[in-house]
Amino acid sequence: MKDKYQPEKFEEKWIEAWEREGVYKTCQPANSQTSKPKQYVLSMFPYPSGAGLHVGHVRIYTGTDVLARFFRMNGYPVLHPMGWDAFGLPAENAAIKAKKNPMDLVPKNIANFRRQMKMLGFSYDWEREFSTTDPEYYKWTQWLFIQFFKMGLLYKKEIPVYYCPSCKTGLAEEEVLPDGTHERCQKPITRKTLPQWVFQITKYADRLLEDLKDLDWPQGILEMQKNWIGRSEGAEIKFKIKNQKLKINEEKFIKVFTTRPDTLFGVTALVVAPEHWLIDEIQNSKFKIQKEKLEEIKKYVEEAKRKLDLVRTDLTKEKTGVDTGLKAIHPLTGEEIPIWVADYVLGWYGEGAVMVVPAHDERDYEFAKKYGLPIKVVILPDKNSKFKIQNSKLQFKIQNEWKEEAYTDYGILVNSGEFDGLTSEQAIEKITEKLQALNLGKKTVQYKLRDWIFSRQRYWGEPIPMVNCKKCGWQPIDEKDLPLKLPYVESYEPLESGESPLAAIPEFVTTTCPKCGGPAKRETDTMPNWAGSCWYFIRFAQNQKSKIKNQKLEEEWKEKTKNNFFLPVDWYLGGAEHAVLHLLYARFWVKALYDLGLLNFKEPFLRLRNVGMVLAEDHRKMSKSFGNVINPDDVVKEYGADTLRLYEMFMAPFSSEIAWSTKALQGCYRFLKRVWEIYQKLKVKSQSASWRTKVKIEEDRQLVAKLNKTIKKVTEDISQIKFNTAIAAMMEFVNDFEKSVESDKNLSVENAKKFLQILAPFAPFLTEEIWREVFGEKTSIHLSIWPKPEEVEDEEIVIPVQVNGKLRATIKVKRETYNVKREIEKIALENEKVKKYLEGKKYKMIYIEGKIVNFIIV
RNA sequence: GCCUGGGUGGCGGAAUUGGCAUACGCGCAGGACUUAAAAUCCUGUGGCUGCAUAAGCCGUGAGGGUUCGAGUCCCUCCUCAGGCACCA
Repeated sequence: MKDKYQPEKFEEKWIEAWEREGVYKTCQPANSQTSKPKQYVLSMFPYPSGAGLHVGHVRIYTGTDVLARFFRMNGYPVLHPMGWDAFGLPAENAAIKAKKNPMDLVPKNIANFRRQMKMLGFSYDWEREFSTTDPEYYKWTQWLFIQFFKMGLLYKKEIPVYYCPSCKTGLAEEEVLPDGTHERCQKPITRKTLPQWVFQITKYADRLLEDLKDLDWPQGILEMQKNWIGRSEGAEIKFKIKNQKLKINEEKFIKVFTTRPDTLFGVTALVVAPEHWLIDEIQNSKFKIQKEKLEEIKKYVEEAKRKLDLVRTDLTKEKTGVDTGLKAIHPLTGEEIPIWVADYVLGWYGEGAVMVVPAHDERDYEFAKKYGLPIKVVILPDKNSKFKIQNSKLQFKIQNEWKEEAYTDYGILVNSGEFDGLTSEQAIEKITEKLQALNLGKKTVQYKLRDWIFSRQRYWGEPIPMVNCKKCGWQPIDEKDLPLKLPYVESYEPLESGESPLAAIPEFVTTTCPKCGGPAKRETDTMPNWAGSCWYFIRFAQNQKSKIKNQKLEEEWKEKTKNNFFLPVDWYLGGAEHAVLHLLYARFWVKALYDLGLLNFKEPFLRLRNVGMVLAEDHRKMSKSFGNVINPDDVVKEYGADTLRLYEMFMAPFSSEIAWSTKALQGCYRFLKRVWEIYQKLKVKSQSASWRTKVKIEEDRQLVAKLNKTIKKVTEDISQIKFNTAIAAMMEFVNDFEKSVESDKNLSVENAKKFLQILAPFAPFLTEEIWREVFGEKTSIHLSIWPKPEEVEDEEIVIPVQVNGKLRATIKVKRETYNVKREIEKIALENEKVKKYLEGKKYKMIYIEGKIVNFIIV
C-alpha cells in the first residue's frame, strides 16, 4: 500500500530537523579558501504588520530562498538573512489604531512573521535576525548619525516642509504623492515651517549618478534614479540690476541657470521665484520701487508661498506673475529688460530665477503672450526658415505649414550679433566662453535632487542622538551613552504643536551638554523610517558576537565590517516601489561611510532584481475591504508550503505581476503529488526487486538524456532568475518519468536522486522527505552537491525541412552524418512531401548545421 | 509632453537570441472509474476550408522593409502598464 502525498504529515518535522541539524547556518570559510565566490542573497526586509505575511512577501522570499539553496548546493559560501524594518509610520499608525504601544505590538507581529517564514521553509540563518527597533541595532544607527554629523553632512535648519496634518508630522518630498497626499495615509498635505535635520545628499549627486553605470540593475530602475538625480549641463549667467537706490560701485546681480545660452539674445525679461532673495530685499526696501507695485508683489508672494509646489507646478494652470518695475542689464547687448516675479519659477532649482526667451521656450512664450512681453526670434530651424510675429503671436513655417509655437529645438542663430550663423551647439560653447571672459557667466551643472529632510516629529523612530546647548550649539551625545533609548511612554500620539511626543517628557528632554556640562535640551525628533534600512544589510554581514570590552565603537565597527567577507550584497530582490527612495538613500549612506573610511566598497547592491506584485483573483490589489485577501496560512494548511512556493515561482516571470489563481495553484499541487507518487512506486520496486541494490538495472536512455537536459536547463534558469521556465522543464521531465516508471526500463538510483536535487530549492519539504525516507539518506538533501549534467548525445536528431521558407517536413538524421551536407540533402529528398515540392525543379539548398534545411526553388 | 518597459491561443505564459511559433500550466471538450458528484486517470485542443487523425491556406497589435528564413533586426503608426513632469 503506497502512501498518499500529505504534506501536513511531514513539513513540520523538517522545520525542526533543519533547525536542530543547523542546515542553514552561514558557512563563513575561515580564510576564504573556497574557490567559489561568496553569494550574499538578500530580499528587502519587511515591515512586520499585524496582518501577517502577504502572498506578495512569499513571492520575494521564495525567490531569494531558491537562489540561496541553489548556491549552497553548488558549494558557494552563502549569506541569506532576515530581519525586521519595524520603525516608522505604518507601525505607529497601526499601534495608535489598536490603542497599543508599538513597543508591545511590534514583537507580537514579528513573532507571527517569523512563524510563517519558518512554515514556508525559508532557509534563513536565524542567528543573524534583528529588528531595526532593537536598541543594540539602533545604537549603531545613532552612532552613524553622529559620524555623518561630524563630517558635516547633517545640519539643522528652519525650512518650510511638507506637513501632514493628519499624521501631524513633517515629510520628505518623496513621501508626497503626485496628487498632493501623504503616501502612508492618503490625506492631503500642507506646508509648515519647522526646524528640521537636513541630510546633504546633494553633495553626492554626481557620484550617485556616475556609479550607476557599474550596477547590474533593471534598466527601468536605473532610469528612474537618473531622472530623480536629474543632472543637466548649462550655464550660469549674471544679469546686473539697475536701480537708483544702489550706491555707486555697489553691484547687484541676478544669476540664472539655463541649458540654452545660445538663446541669450532672445531674452526679453527675467523672472524670479517668489522665494528669491531679490523679493525679500524689495520687501525690506533695499530697492526703490513704486508703492502700489510693492503691495502687489507682497500679496502675490504671500499667496504663492502658501501653495504647495504641487499646486504651483500644475501644468494646466495659467501662468501668473507681477512686474517688479526693476530692470536688469543684458550682459551682452546692454539692453534694459524688465524683472518679473512669477510662481512658475521654482525657488529651489538652479538659481531660483530664469531668463525669459519667449521665442524658444514654451513656458516663456505662454508667459510673454499673456503679459505682452516682446518676442525676439534668435534661432531658426534652418537659414531660410520663415516666421512672423503679430499681436504677441509667434508663428513658424514648418513643412509649408504655419504653426503657432515657440521653436525649442536647436538650429541656426540670427539676430545675435557676432554669433549669427552659428549652430546652437557652437553658440552654446562660444557664448558661454564670452560670458566667462566678461566674468558674467560660466559653464555649470544643475541637479534636480534635493537635500533629504531627516527629522520626523513622531514617537516611533530612532531618537536623534543630539543635544542643544545654548552655549555650544548642537552637540552629539557621548558614545558611551549610546544607545539613546526610546522611552516607553503612555502617550505616544503626536502633539498638537507638531512636535514629537518625546517633547512632552521632561526626563527625556532635560539633560546636560556633552561638551560644557551645562544645562541642555535633547532633540525630540526621531529619524525617518528609511534610516534603519540604510544599513541593515551591513549589520547582517557583521560577525555580531565578537566584542572586546571598552573597545571604541569605531574600532569595533571597522573590525566587524571593513574587510567583511560577505559584503556587499550580490543579489538584492524586492519590489519596484523602492526604485528611488530606499535604494538611493542606502547608496548614499554607503558612499558616505566609504568616505569616512568605515567601508571598503562604494555600492551596496551589485545586482538588483524586481519582483512583480501578486494581485487578487479579481485582478485588484488584495485588501481587507475587497475581501479578496489570500492568507498563506490557509494555503499551506490546504496544499502545503511546497505547493505555494512552487506556484508563486511558476505563474509568470519573476518580475511580472501575477493575479492569484487557485486553479493554477492546484495544478502545482498535482505536479508535486505526481512526483511523490513516482518515488513511492520506486520505493515499492526497490523492496521487491533489485532497484536499490548494486545490481545494474537497464536504464531508459532517452529518459536519462532528458534528465540531463533538464538539469542543464534548471541550472541555467535559476542563476538567471527564470524560475518559471525551470519549473516548466521539470514538469516536462516528470511527464516522461511518470510513463517510464510503469515500464521495466528505468532510472538508476543516482539519476532518480538527481531529479530530486534540482527540485529541492523549490520544494524543500517534499524532496527532503523522499531523500531521507525513500533513499535512506542521513544528511539533508539541501546540503547535497548539485548534480552536473552529463553530455548525453541523442543518437538521432530531428531536422525541419523547408521549401521556399515554408515548413514541409521533418527528417531524422544519424548524429554522425548531420554535418555532411550531401547526406542531409539525400535524406531530405527521400521524403515524399519534399519530393513532391521539388520534383523536376531546379533548387538551391541552404543547410544550417544541425538546425534547418531550406530548399529555394530557382 | 518626456523617459522606460510591454502587446504571442479562451487565460497565465514559452521560444536555444534570426532557424519546427504557441513548450509548461490553467481552462474547455470527449472518454474511463462511480448509483451520482468530487477527486483521479486517458485522449484532444491556434483559426479557417474539409467526412478526414487526407490536403491546403492564414496566423505573434497594424502597415512597410531587410533576409533563403522574422515573434525576434530596421522604419512608420496604434495601444497598454509604470515612472517623471513649469527642472529653465
